[in-house]
Amino acid sequence: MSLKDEVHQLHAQLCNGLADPIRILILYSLSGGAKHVNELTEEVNVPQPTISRHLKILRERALVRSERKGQYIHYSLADERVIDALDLLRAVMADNFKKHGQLADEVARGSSSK
Amino acid sequence: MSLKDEVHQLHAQLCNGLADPIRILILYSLSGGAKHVNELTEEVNVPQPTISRHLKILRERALVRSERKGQYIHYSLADERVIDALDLLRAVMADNFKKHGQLADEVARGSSSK
DNA sequence: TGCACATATTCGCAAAAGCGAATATGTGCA
DNA sequence: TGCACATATTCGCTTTTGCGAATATGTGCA
Repeated sequence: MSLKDEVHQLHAQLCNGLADPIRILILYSLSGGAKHVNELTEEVNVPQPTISRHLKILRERALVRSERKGQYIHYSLADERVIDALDLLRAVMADNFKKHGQLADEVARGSSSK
Repeated sequence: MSLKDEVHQLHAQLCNGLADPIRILILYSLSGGAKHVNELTEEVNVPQPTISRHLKILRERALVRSERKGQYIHYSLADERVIDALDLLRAVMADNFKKHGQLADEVARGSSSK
Protein backbone atom coordinates (compact mmCIF):
# COMPACT_ATOMS: atom_id res chain seq x y z
CA MET A 1 0.00 0.00 0.00
CA SER A 2 1.37 3.43 -0.89
CA LEU A 3 2.09 6.00 1.77
CA LYS A 4 -0.65 8.22 0.39
CA ASP A 5 -3.16 5.43 0.65
CA GLU A 6 -2.08 4.83 4.22
CA VAL A 7 -3.02 8.40 4.99
CA HIS A 8 -6.48 7.88 3.56
CA GLN A 9 -6.74 4.70 5.54
CA LEU A 10 -5.97 6.59 8.74
CA HIS A 11 -8.31 9.40 7.76
CA ALA A 12 -11.05 6.79 7.34
CA GLN A 13 -10.27 5.24 10.70
CA LEU A 14 -10.57 8.62 12.33
CA CYS A 15 -13.97 9.08 10.72
CA ASN A 16 -14.90 5.60 11.79
CA GLY A 17 -14.24 6.67 15.36
CA LEU A 18 -17.17 9.07 14.97
CA ALA A 19 -19.43 6.51 13.33
CA ASP A 20 -21.31 5.32 16.38
CA PRO A 21 -24.14 6.99 18.32
CA ILE A 22 -22.66 6.15 21.71
CA ARG A 23 -19.28 7.60 20.76
CA ILE A 24 -20.95 10.74 19.45
CA LEU A 25 -22.75 11.12 22.76
CA ILE A 26 -19.47 10.63 24.61
CA LEU A 27 -17.70 13.27 22.54
CA TYR A 28 -20.47 15.82 22.93
CA SER A 29 -20.55 15.10 26.63
CA LEU A 30 -16.82 15.69 26.90
CA SER A 31 -17.16 18.94 24.99
CA GLY A 32 -18.78 20.23 28.18
CA GLY A 33 -15.61 19.46 30.15
CA ALA A 34 -13.52 16.51 31.25
CA LYS A 35 -15.36 13.65 32.93
CA HIS A 36 -14.55 10.31 34.44
CA VAL A 37 -15.99 7.02 33.29
CA ASN A 38 -18.82 6.78 35.80
CA GLU A 39 -20.08 10.22 34.90
CA LEU A 40 -20.11 9.21 31.26
CA THR A 41 -21.84 5.97 32.11
CA GLU A 42 -24.63 7.92 33.77
CA GLU A 43 -24.93 10.56 31.09
CA VAL A 44 -24.96 8.19 28.19
CA ASN A 45 -26.89 5.58 30.10
CA VAL A 46 -25.20 2.40 28.94
CA PRO A 47 -23.30 -0.23 30.95
CA GLN A 48 -19.84 0.72 32.15
CA PRO A 49 -17.94 -1.93 30.15
CA THR A 50 -19.61 -0.65 27.01
CA ILE A 51 -18.43 2.87 27.76
CA SER A 52 -14.92 1.60 28.36
CA ARG A 53 -14.88 -0.28 25.08
CA HIS A 54 -15.93 2.83 23.21
CA LEU A 55 -13.41 4.93 25.09
CA LYS A 56 -10.71 2.54 23.99
CA ILE A 57 -11.68 3.10 20.36
CA LEU A 58 -11.70 6.86 20.86
CA ARG A 59 -8.29 6.64 22.52
CA GLU A 60 -6.86 4.55 19.69
CA ARG A 61 -8.00 7.17 17.19
CA ALA A 62 -6.55 9.91 19.40
CA LEU A 63 -9.95 11.55 19.72
CA VAL A 64 -9.81 11.68 23.50
CA ARG A 65 -7.11 11.92 26.12
CA SER A 66 -7.12 10.17 29.47
CA GLU A 67 -5.42 11.25 32.66
CA ARG A 68 -5.48 9.47 35.94
CA LYS A 69 -6.54 11.58 38.92
CA GLY A 70 -6.22 9.37 41.95
CA GLN A 71 -8.84 6.70 41.80
CA TYR A 72 -10.58 8.16 38.80
CA ILE A 73 -9.49 8.50 35.20
CA HIS A 74 -10.49 11.77 33.61
CA TYR A 75 -11.29 11.75 29.93
CA SER A 76 -11.22 14.88 27.81
CA LEU A 77 -11.42 15.86 24.17
CA ALA A 78 -8.07 15.60 22.44
CA ASP A 79 -8.99 18.36 19.99
CA GLU A 80 -11.97 20.70 20.03
CA ARG A 81 -12.04 20.73 16.24
CA VAL A 82 -13.55 17.27 16.33
CA ILE A 83 -16.69 18.88 17.74
CA ASP A 84 -16.56 21.48 15.00
CA ALA A 85 -16.47 18.69 12.43
CA LEU A 86 -19.38 16.91 14.11
CA ASP A 87 -21.37 20.13 14.20
CA LEU A 88 -20.68 20.72 10.52
CA LEU A 89 -21.96 17.28 9.67
CA ARG A 90 -24.98 17.76 11.90
CA ALA A 91 -25.74 20.98 10.06
CA VAL A 92 -25.47 19.18 6.74
CA MET A 93 -27.88 16.60 8.05
CA ALA A 94 -30.28 19.25 9.32
CA ASP A 95 -30.35 20.94 5.94
CA ASN A 96 -31.10 17.66 4.27
CA PHE A 97 -34.05 17.17 6.56
CA LYS A 98 -35.21 20.70 5.96
CA LYS A 99 -35.31 19.90 2.27
CA HIS A 100 -37.38 16.84 3.00
CA GLY A 101 -39.33 18.46 5.79
CA GLN A 102 -38.61 15.91 8.52
CA LEU A 103 -37.11 16.04 11.98
CA ALA A 104 -35.25 19.23 11.20
CA ASP A 105 -36.12 20.92 14.48
CA GLU A 106 -34.95 18.09 16.67
CA VAL A 107 -31.68 17.87 14.75
CA ALA A 108 -31.06 21.58 15.22
CA ARG A 109 -31.65 21.28 18.96
CA GLY A 110 -29.29 19.34 21.16
CA SER A 111 -26.09 20.14 19.30
CA SER A 112 -22.92 21.01 21.17
CA SER A 113 -23.91 24.67 21.24
CA LYS A 114 -26.93 24.04 23.42
CA MET B 1 -35.74 4.39 20.62
CA SER B 2 -36.29 8.05 21.46
CA LEU B 3 -36.39 10.67 18.78
CA LYS B 4 -33.22 12.22 20.13
CA ASP B 5 -31.42 8.91 19.90
CA GLU B 6 -32.62 8.53 16.34
CA VAL B 7 -30.88 11.76 15.52
CA HIS B 8 -27.64 10.48 16.96
CA GLN B 9 -28.12 7.29 15.02
CA LEU B 10 -28.45 9.26 11.80
CA HIS B 11 -25.52 11.46 12.73
CA ALA B 12 -23.45 8.31 13.21
CA GLN B 13 -24.58 6.93 9.87
CA LEU B 14 -23.50 10.11 8.19
CA CYS B 15 -20.08 9.79 9.80
CA ASN B 16 -19.99 6.17 8.78
CA GLY B 17 -20.39 7.31 5.19
CA LEU B 18 -16.99 8.96 5.55
CA ALA B 19 -15.38 5.99 7.23
CA ASP B 20 -13.83 4.34 4.20
CA PRO B 21 -10.70 5.28 2.24
CA ILE B 22 -12.34 4.76 -1.14
CA ARG B 23 -15.28 6.97 -0.22
CA ILE B 24 -12.94 9.66 1.06
CA LEU B 25 -11.11 9.56 -2.25
CA ILE B 26 -14.40 9.81 -4.11
CA LEU B 27 -15.52 12.82 -2.08
CA TYR B 28 -12.24 14.66 -2.51
CA SER B 29 -12.32 13.88 -6.20
CA LEU B 30 -15.82 15.32 -6.47
CA SER B 31 -14.73 18.43 -4.61
CA GLY B 32 -12.87 19.26 -7.83
CA GLY B 33 -16.12 19.21 -9.77
CA ALA B 34 -18.84 16.79 -10.85
CA LYS B 35 -17.71 13.56 -12.48
CA HIS B 36 -19.28 10.49 -13.94
CA VAL B 37 -18.64 6.97 -12.75
CA ASN B 38 -15.95 6.04 -15.24
CA GLU B 39 -13.93 9.11 -14.39
CA LEU B 40 -14.12 8.18 -10.72
CA THR B 41 -13.19 4.61 -11.54
CA GLU B 42 -10.02 5.84 -13.22
CA GLU B 43 -9.12 8.39 -10.58
CA VAL B 44 -9.63 6.12 -7.62
CA ASN B 45 -8.36 3.09 -9.51
CA VAL B 46 -10.74 0.41 -8.29
CA PRO B 47 -13.20 -1.74 -10.28
CA GLN B 48 -16.33 -0.03 -11.50
CA PRO B 49 -18.80 -2.15 -9.47
CA THR B 50 -16.89 -1.23 -6.36
CA ILE B 51 -17.21 2.46 -7.13
CA SER B 52 -20.93 2.02 -7.73
CA ARG B 53 -21.39 0.26 -4.43
CA HIS B 54 -19.64 3.07 -2.59
CA LEU B 55 -21.61 5.67 -4.52
CA LYS B 56 -24.79 3.99 -3.39
CA ILE B 57 -23.72 4.36 0.23
CA LEU B 58 -22.83 8.01 -0.32
CA ARG B 59 -26.20 8.56 -1.98
CA GLU B 60 -28.07 6.90 0.86
CA ARG B 61 -26.34 9.22 3.33
CA ALA B 62 -27.13 12.20 1.08
CA LEU B 63 -23.44 12.99 0.75
CA VAL B 64 -23.54 13.09 -3.04
CA ARG B 65 -26.12 13.91 -5.65
CA SER B 66 -26.53 12.16 -8.99
CA GLU B 67 -27.94 13.55 -12.18
CA ARG B 68 -28.30 11.75 -15.44
CA LYS B 69 -26.78 13.51 -18.43
CA GLY B 70 -27.64 11.39 -21.42
CA GLN B 71 -25.70 8.18 -21.25
CA TYR B 72 -23.65 9.26 -18.26
CA ILE B 73 -24.62 9.90 -14.68
CA HIS B 74 -22.89 12.86 -13.13
CA TYR B 75 -22.10 12.70 -9.45
CA SER B 76 -21.45 15.81 -7.39
CA LEU B 77 -21.03 16.77 -3.76
CA ALA B 78 -24.34 17.32 -2.03
CA ASP B 79 -22.80 19.83 0.36
CA GLU B 80 -19.36 21.42 0.31
CA ARG B 81 -19.29 21.49 4.09
CA VAL B 82 -18.62 17.78 4.07
CA ILE B 83 -15.19 18.59 2.62
CA ASP B 84 -14.71 21.20 5.34
CA ALA B 85 -15.43 18.54 7.92
CA LEU B 86 -13.02 16.10 6.29
CA ASP B 87 -10.33 18.77 6.16
CA LEU B 88 -10.87 19.56 9.82
CA LEU B 89 -10.42 15.93 10.73
CA ARG B 90 -7.38 15.67 8.51
CA ALA B 91 -5.89 18.65 10.30
CA VAL B 92 -6.57 17.01 13.64
CA MET B 93 -4.81 13.92 12.37
CA ALA B 94 -1.87 15.93 11.06
CA ASP B 95 -1.41 17.61 14.43
CA ASN B 96 -1.44 14.27 16.15
CA PHE B 97 1.31 13.08 13.89
CA LYS B 98 3.25 16.24 14.43
CA LYS B 99 3.18 15.52 18.13
CA HIS B 100 4.48 12.04 17.46
CA GLY B 101 6.73 13.12 14.63
CA GLN B 102 5.42 10.77 11.97
CA LEU B 103 4.01 11.20 8.48
CA ALA B 104 2.93 14.75 9.17
CA ASP B 105 4.21 16.09 5.87
CA GLU B 106 2.41 13.57 3.73
CA VAL B 107 -0.81 14.18 5.63
CA ALA B 108 -0.53 17.92 5.06
CA ARG B 109 -0.04 17.39 1.33
CA GLY B 110 -2.81 16.00 -0.83
CA SER B 111 -5.72 17.56 0.99
CA SER B 112 -8.61 19.11 -0.88
CA SER B 113 -6.77 22.43 -1.12
CA LYS B 114 -4.10 21.04 -3.43
C1' DT C 1 -2.61 -6.54 53.92
C1' DG C 2 -7.27 -6.65 52.43
C1' DC C 3 -11.52 -4.47 51.12
C1' DA C 4 -14.22 -1.24 48.19
C1' DC C 5 -14.54 1.18 44.31
C1' DA C 6 -13.12 2.67 39.39
C1' DT C 7 -11.90 1.13 35.07
C1' DA C 8 -10.35 -2.23 31.52
C1' DT C 9 -10.28 -6.63 29.15
C1' DT C 10 -11.70 -11.25 27.56
C1' DC C 11 -14.89 -14.45 25.58
C1' DG C 12 -18.46 -16.30 22.70
C1' DC C 13 -21.54 -15.21 19.52
C1' DA C 14 -24.82 -12.92 16.37
C1' DA C 15 -25.06 -9.30 13.04
C1' DA C 16 -23.11 -6.46 9.60
C1' DA C 17 -19.61 -4.85 6.11
C1' DG C 18 -16.74 -5.30 2.21
C1' DC C 19 -15.17 -7.59 -1.86
C1' DG C 20 -14.67 -10.03 -6.44
C1' DA C 21 -17.18 -12.11 -9.96
C1' DA C 22 -21.00 -12.43 -12.50
C1' DT C 23 -25.02 -10.38 -14.14
C1' DA C 24 -28.75 -7.13 -14.74
C1' DT C 25 -30.63 -2.57 -16.08
C1' DG C 26 -30.72 1.62 -18.54
C1' DT C 27 -29.60 4.73 -22.50
C1' DG C 28 -28.17 6.29 -27.19
C1' DC C 29 -27.61 5.32 -31.75
C1' DA C 30 -27.15 2.73 -36.26
C1' DT D 1 -35.00 -3.46 -33.02
C1' DG D 2 -30.45 -4.64 -31.62
C1' DC D 3 -25.81 -3.51 -30.38
C1' DA D 4 -22.42 -0.93 -27.50
C1' DC D 5 -21.51 1.42 -23.68
C1' DA D 6 -22.45 3.30 -18.78
C1' DT D 7 -23.97 2.16 -14.42
C1' DA D 8 -26.24 -0.72 -10.81
C1' DT D 9 -27.29 -4.94 -8.36
C1' DT D 10 -26.94 -9.72 -6.69
C1' DC D 11 -24.53 -13.60 -4.74
C1' DG D 12 -21.46 -16.20 -1.94
C1' DC D 13 -18.10 -15.64 1.09
C1' DT D 14 -14.75 -14.03 4.55
C1' DT D 15 -13.71 -10.54 7.87
C1' DT D 16 -15.03 -7.27 11.07
C1' DT D 17 -17.91 -5.20 14.56
C1' DG D 18 -20.72 -4.80 18.57
C1' DC D 19 -22.75 -6.61 22.58
C1' DG D 20 -23.72 -8.83 27.28
C1' DA D 21 -21.76 -11.32 30.81
C1' DA D 22 -18.13 -12.42 33.37
C1' DT D 23 -13.76 -11.32 35.01
C1' DA D 24 -9.37 -9.00 35.58
C1' DT D 25 -6.51 -4.97 36.84
C1' DG D 26 -5.49 -0.86 39.24
C1' DT D 27 -5.88 2.50 43.15
C1' DG D 28 -6.90 4.44 47.80
C1' DC D 29 -7.76 3.67 52.40
C1' DA D 30 -8.83 1.36 56.94
